[in-house]
Amino acid sequence: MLTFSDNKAGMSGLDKDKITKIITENTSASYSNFSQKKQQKLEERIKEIKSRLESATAAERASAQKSMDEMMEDLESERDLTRHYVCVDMDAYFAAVEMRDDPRLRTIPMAVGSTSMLSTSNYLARKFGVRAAMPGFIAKKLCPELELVPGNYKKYSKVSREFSQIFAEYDPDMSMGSLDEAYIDITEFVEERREPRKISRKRFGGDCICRLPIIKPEEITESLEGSKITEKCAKCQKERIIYEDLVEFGVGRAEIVREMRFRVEQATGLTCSAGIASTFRLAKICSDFNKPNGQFELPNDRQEILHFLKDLPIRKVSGIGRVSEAHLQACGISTVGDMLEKRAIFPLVFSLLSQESFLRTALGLRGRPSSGDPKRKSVSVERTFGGTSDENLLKDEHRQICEYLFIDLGKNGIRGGKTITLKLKLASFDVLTRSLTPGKLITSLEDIYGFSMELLAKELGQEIRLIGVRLSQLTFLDEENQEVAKKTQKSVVEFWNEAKRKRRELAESDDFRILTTSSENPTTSCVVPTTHYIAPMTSSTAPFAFYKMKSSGDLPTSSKSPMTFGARSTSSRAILTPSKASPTSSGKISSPSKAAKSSPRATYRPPFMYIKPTSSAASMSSVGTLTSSEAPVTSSRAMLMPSTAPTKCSEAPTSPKVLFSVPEADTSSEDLFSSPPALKPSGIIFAFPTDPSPSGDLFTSPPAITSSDDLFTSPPAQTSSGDLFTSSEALPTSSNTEKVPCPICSLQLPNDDVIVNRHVDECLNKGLLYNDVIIPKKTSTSPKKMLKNKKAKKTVTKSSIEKFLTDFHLMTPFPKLTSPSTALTSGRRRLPVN
DNA sequence: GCGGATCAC
DNA sequence: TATGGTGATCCGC
Ligand SMILES: Nc1ccn([C@H]2C[C@H](O)[C@@H](COP(=O)(O)OP(=O)(O)OP(=O)(O)O)O2)c(=O)n1
Ligand SMILES: [Mg+2]
Ligand SMILES: [Mg+2]
Repeated sequence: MLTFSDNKAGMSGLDKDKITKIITENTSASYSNFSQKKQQKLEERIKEIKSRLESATAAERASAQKSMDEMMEDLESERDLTRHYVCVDMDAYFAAVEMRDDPRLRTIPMAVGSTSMLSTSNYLARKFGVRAAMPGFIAKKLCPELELVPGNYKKYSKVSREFSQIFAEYDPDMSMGSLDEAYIDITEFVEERREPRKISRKRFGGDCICRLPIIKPEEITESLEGSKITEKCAKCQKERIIYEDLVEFGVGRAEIVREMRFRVEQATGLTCSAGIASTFRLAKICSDFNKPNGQFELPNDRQEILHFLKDLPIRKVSGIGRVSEAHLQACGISTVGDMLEKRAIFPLVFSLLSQESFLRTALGLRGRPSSGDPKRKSVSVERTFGGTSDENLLKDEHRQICEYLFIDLGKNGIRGGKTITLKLKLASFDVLTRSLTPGKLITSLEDIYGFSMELLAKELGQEIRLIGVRLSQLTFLDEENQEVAKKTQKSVVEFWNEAKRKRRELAESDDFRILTTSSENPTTSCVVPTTHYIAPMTSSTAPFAFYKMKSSGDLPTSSKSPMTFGARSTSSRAILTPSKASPTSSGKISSPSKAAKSSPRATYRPPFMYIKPTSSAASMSSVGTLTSSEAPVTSSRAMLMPSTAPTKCSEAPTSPKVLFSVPEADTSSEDLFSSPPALKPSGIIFAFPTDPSPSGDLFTSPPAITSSDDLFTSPPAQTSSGDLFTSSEALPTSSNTEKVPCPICSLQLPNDDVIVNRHVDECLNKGLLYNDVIIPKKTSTSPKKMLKNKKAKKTVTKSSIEKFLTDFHLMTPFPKLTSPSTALTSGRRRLPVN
């Protein structure tokens, strides 16, 4: 079983059997099944290995022996005993930080984590068998007094930065293997250090026990007593005595490492352990040898090294885990010494790389030279939740994960990745990954969500307990754009979530309701004050959508609210519209196109704006598009933007607002996501007539409702109210006409592609529409698609459209926030090669 | 390129 | 009640 292995420091002679028993007794059926399944596979593999060993012919064995001996000779020739490598590893790191900051925890068994999962435990708790990666509730059974402390990763990162700076003084190329582990090449420093060095030491006494290290009574000498300083602790209000003296550190690598460790403790109050050897790999092993708060030096001598390795259990070697250990055990190998002795077995059983890797460990040599780039290769976000097969719950989780990933991209200066991978963990704990490499860089939240949703959609129906999304084959941002992205990507996502929250709040209020298109597919919905209604966009209603804007000061960008995103003038200049459409009392309107001719151009402001992709990161951030900064025009994608709609709907609109929907787009191109779907204006929000009717404002009175094109109706749940409005009354059911409105002048046209397209072209030529705004130039066919979108080619974009609708028309309920569980967030580099 | 596995921390 | 998250690498297709 996977339950208990005793690789780590801190074991007493405690009953291993008893621990194992308690663990198995408390393990759930599903997890137990999973463990057994895995164990079974392992045993099968072991059988295979054993049978392979038996079946090997003499010739095979001889060949294997020869091959390994040759390899050994090659490797031996590269042995370098001239360098001094150090691995420093903090003791019970997360736990130690918590114990430092809360003295109460110093004397009791404790662990960092939750009842679900532990990050680590202190040494007192380890005596009970409580350790990292163990569920907290099982740990509690092993040790009922165990105190659980939630993790604080920012704090651990901060402390980590503090002590890593010390190491950097000894080796500017030092690297951190994790928050608590440093790899330091002190060769040069050792050579340069010719004289001993004295360093000040502070230790603490008195009633205050906040500061570490605390001096022991027997350590207080007369001279220390003479120079002590007392002060009042700001935290516990008790008296603190500071004893200060000097400590001398000599020359040589062991002394230098003692000095580093000393300085770490002085700076942080935390202890660490270190290993010193001729390679990083050996130093790493050595760092565990005198843990906690100790160090071990392995001389740079071949014989000493081989002797050290002879009886070393293979599991102590970094890189040999539970499974490799079992495989090697199947070959009769338990110690590194065995590895060397039985090396002739390797070619019979293991891959070439494994053979070399094993031989290198057996000889105490450095790891294989690393292959180039130290850059990050992937970025991912994953989260475990209560296992479910509920589509909506899963989609919510998925969307949040994508948002986090998008934010992380920005934070880490990453533009995007070529490959996206979806990871699922089923309720059975089985893990699946599904990946996709479209022809283009995945950069925007929409693409992250859209592509991973495609992968997810195929797996729905299973009971899932974890979703993860990863981008790999990364492309990084320029220096300057990193700064922009760092700040903006997060706030953009937050904006959208705030907008969704607000929308939901409004929708729950009695003063608002959700109206949804009934004839469009997919549907579009909008929160509307109950004092207003939505009329379909038809030739008779369209003119109401267009009202004159006095100046650019009216643009939403002028809003003081930081949560209001608006269109900037140049990128969002909306389409030209007639400014003087005026309904008659009967609801009849003068012709829009005539009005346009007789009046200066005006703009209208729809509740959702369609923003043209821009090339500059700065301008993008100012309009808040949901795309990664530095995206060039060619790969960026236009976005639906809210203007004031989500946040300002609380004020009854004084002018009609246009409701847009997104038609299915032509997907013939493989570049599905670079051409934005055209927007189709499909409705207008009007106020019900008030009493008395305002005379000045044309737009507060509704037009006659004559059209029967797209219908907006309240969802069933909301129609029962005693409103004067019921959607069925106001907007009678559709009877399909054979006409379609021109999207520009709203003239009713025969439903015929040729006629419609010609008319639209004419309209465009009249300059009624700035086609660089609502229709990006690259997609010059868009206006036609706005009318004719029935023959959409297929699926992929359809799902992306649905996603647009849920995300941007804000139909999804605001999801519950689930706090990420205990984890170490910083990535770990490969152990340095030397 | 993909999917499963292993490993570290 | 309850078994993590992030990143890397390797193997065998
Ligand atoms: N499965 C794991 C292992 C470790 N960690 C975190 C918590 C540890 O405190 C930190 C460092 O890991 P170590 O392996 O160095 O373990 P500790 O420092 O806790 O103990 P030790 O004294 O054995 O080094 O990483 C984790 O989150 N999950
Ligand atoms: Mg440690
Ligand atoms: Mg460590």
